Amino acid sequence: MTPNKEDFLKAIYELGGQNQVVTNKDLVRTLSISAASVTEMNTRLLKEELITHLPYQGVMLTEKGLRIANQLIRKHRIWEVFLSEKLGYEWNEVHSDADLLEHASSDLLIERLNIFLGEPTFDPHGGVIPNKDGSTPEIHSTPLTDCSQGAHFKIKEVDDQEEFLEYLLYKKVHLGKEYTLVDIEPYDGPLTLKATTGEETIIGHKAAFKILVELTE
Amino acid sequence: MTPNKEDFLKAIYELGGQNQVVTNKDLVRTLSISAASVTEMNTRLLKEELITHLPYQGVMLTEKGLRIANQLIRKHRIWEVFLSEKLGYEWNEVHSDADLLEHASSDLLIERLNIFLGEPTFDPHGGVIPNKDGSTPEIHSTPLTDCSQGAHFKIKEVDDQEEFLEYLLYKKVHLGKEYTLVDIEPYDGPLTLKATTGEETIIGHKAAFKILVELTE
DNA sequence: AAGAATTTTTAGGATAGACTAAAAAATATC
DNA sequence: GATATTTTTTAGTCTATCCTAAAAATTCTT
Repeated sequence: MTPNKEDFLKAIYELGGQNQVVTNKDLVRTLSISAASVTEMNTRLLKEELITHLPYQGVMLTEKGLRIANQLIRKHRIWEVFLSEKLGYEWNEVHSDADLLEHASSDLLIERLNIFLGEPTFDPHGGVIPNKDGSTPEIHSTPLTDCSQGAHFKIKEVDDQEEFLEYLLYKKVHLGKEYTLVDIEPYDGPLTLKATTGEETIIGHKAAFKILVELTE
Repeated sequence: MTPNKEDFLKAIYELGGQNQVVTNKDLVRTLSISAASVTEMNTRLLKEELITHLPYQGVMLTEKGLRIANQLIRKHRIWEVFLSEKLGYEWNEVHSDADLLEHASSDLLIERLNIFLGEPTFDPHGGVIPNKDGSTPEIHSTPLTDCSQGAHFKIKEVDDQEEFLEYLLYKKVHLGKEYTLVDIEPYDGPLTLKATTGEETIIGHKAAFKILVELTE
């Protein structure tokens, strides 16, 4: 298992390859490599039975492939916790260093680091940390766009892309913060949130979709 | 700069390439690669002006090459401190994980980690941590084999090969411990040490050469 | 100092990973 | 349903890194 193959499996997972077929095109965009390279890598991973392939439709993870993807995500997120909690990284800074470290971490190291960090359940943007065996704990949060007007909710998880996290930092949206959904416009229109502290925030539909919440009382 | 090139420079440094010419043969043995691969890598590093090359004699580090080697050693040793102090690794366990991590560490990460660790000066086996700019602080310890009978000394640094560290663990030799050199036999014979606690330890000449000490009072 | 042994270099390949360009297949449009 | 567009695959290259085998250079032995 090379870093490249690991990243490829992770990308398939992040594009939903656990439940649905992921197209070459999506992988081209996500990994910024040529379509030919995607086909080539598919061939390799297919031979190792890490993915299944429906020609001209796309790929899905096998159980084996899913396990490896989840173990990599486990490493990534444990490092994110370390960078954030121990080294003082902002949540929008952790991603790139964690991406490097995840490929250079023995299982022993990760288990010791995990204990050092107090066996955290979530990473700095609320992503759940997969178990050691590659399984994932069940999570019960919903996209903010699924809430209806008047709902009370708490921020549980946000998409971990650097620019998006920067945007949230600017909007003062952070994990655990509670809001009321004052207004939600139809046709994928903007949402108006009111924090318990009183201040109101307006965000677009696309951004709201990247925010997972849990309804409160 | 790829991990391979970094490792190659580090190997040259560790074989003394700062002060003397290092032969291909030594590099073959140290890196466990073929002689042909050594020649090839020499050519690449030569082109980048990281080493100088005397045909059929060997290579030495240029100032640029030395800087890179030292920065890599800095990363390695800072990680060793982390593994040892924060994750509870024994001093013979730190090496291989640090070897992986050193190539996956951004400069920012190392500087933050360094501060988190309280800016340590030495790694777990007493090796001095090079400065950020690739220079090395002066150190004043001598091989145990250079001491004369009756000398009082303190253990300052030991070679960081896994089996050797295991051996020292078994012999109960650790950093900072103080001894008297009770006896040293000629013709590279064994040395007899007496700890301040009273127990006596006998070690061979080769092992003693890998132990650096500082004379006390 | 000549022959033997060792070390280094050269030559020729292999593999992983990436690319571009062109062909083939699938999908969308009129 | 024929044509146009898009996506995927194939074919041919490239680079970094490794290898083995053989040639060249150096060092050791007697």
